[in-house]
Amino acid sequence: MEGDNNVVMDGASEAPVSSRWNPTKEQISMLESLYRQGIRTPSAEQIQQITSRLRVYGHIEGKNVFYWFQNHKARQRQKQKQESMDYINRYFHTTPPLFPPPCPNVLGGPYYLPHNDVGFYPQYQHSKVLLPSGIRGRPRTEKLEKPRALDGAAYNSAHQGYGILQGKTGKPSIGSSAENSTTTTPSSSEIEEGSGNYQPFFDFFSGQGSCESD
Amino acid sequence: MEGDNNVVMDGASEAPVSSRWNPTKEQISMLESLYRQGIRTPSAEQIQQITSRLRVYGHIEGKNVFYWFQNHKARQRQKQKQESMDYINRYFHTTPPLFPPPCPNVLGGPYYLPHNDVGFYPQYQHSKVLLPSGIRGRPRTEKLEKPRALDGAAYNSAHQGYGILQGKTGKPSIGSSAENSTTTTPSSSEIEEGSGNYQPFFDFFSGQGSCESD
DNA sequence: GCAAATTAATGATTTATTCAAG
DNA sequence: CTTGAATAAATCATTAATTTGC
Repeated sequence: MEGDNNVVMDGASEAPVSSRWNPTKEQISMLESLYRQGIRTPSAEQIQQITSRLRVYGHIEGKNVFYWFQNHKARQRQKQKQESMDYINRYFHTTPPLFPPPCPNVLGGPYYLPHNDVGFYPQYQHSKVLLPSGIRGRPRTEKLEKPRALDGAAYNSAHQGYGILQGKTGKPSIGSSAENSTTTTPSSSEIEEGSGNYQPFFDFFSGQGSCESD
Repeated sequence: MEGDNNVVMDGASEAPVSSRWNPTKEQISMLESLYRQGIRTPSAEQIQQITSRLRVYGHIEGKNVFYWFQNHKARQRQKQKQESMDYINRYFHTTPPLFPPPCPNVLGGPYYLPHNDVGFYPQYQHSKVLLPSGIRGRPRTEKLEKPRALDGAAYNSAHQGYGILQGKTGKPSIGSSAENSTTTTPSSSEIEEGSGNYQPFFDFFSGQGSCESD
């Protein structure tokens, strides 16, 4: 806690004299704009200028700008990494003898949340998995056009390479459609439970109750 | 129990079988359950499994599941955002007569964002900021460039050695040759004249904003 | 009670970003 | 600088709720 926080609670209300910078909407907009302009690590000069400009909208210091860019960049990267991993899972674990580790492990199981009942704060798993730089060896799928009657353009394009979607004809003969058979959790009968309400724990994929089922 | 009629009334009638999926209560319940479990962007395999499971309750395709998660996630986020803003407005509805924006911007929302650094990820304001022709302060090649010295160490050393970030006490004498001069071809494609929603338009590095009081 | 008109939800499309690679 | 992949945001469009009048 830097005691040197002269927070100018602009306005008048009893703003909680926060010890840390509270960017205003305008400031964020501008910073994001700059980021989009390609700025990643602004030079000292740039930081100064940015700070000066942004100060018009509220208290701000150079370090705030500096940190903002650092954090923003880092987060974008993390996000990207996470997505990459997601991609890998999609691509490889087509044969998951063992799905996700039995415990809150990031490796392989990005679909678990630390806390259930979450409607807010889409936190990220923040996996520490290091993946090669080029996981995204895209199979180079031709970009086909979609006039206006696509069965899910996004979905289609998103999973095109995997042959998941057939959409049309309602005949999802997706390659190895080996799911409806039994897949997992065959022993339980929670699924059919949905006669009305009560949706307990729907574990489609892993027949394990995990290590911390609450 | 509402009679969840499937759209599968096809056969003899020319009934325009619903053009879009109409989920049953069971399906929705299960999807929500899965969402609560943390599933946000199911993999292709998961989609297939889910689809298969849910098909016993009515017609459904993979794309429906895919879309459902996309929409649900997006709308949950919207809700969350809205509530946050609402909360903020409630507590900071004062009108800060300070720092009147030099430019006619129409930012009338709240003045503060929660932005709790952690847990919250940068909500893309999508600020459509308009800028002049390519002012790329720096090409997207940060990997190769490491010009100034604001990086190596944390802000600490940075502001210590250069005093740029100091803000008040800092002395803008860094003069690090900002190689940002790599102003490449002006790609004015994305730049579009915004009407109404006009942002301060700040180009720090060219000279000064059009509406700068500097 | 039913049906047309209006409104609210929400499924489906399109568009705009991001980062990475060539 | 361009292309590719993959969302997420924004938007469009259609269905279900509901309101209203008979």
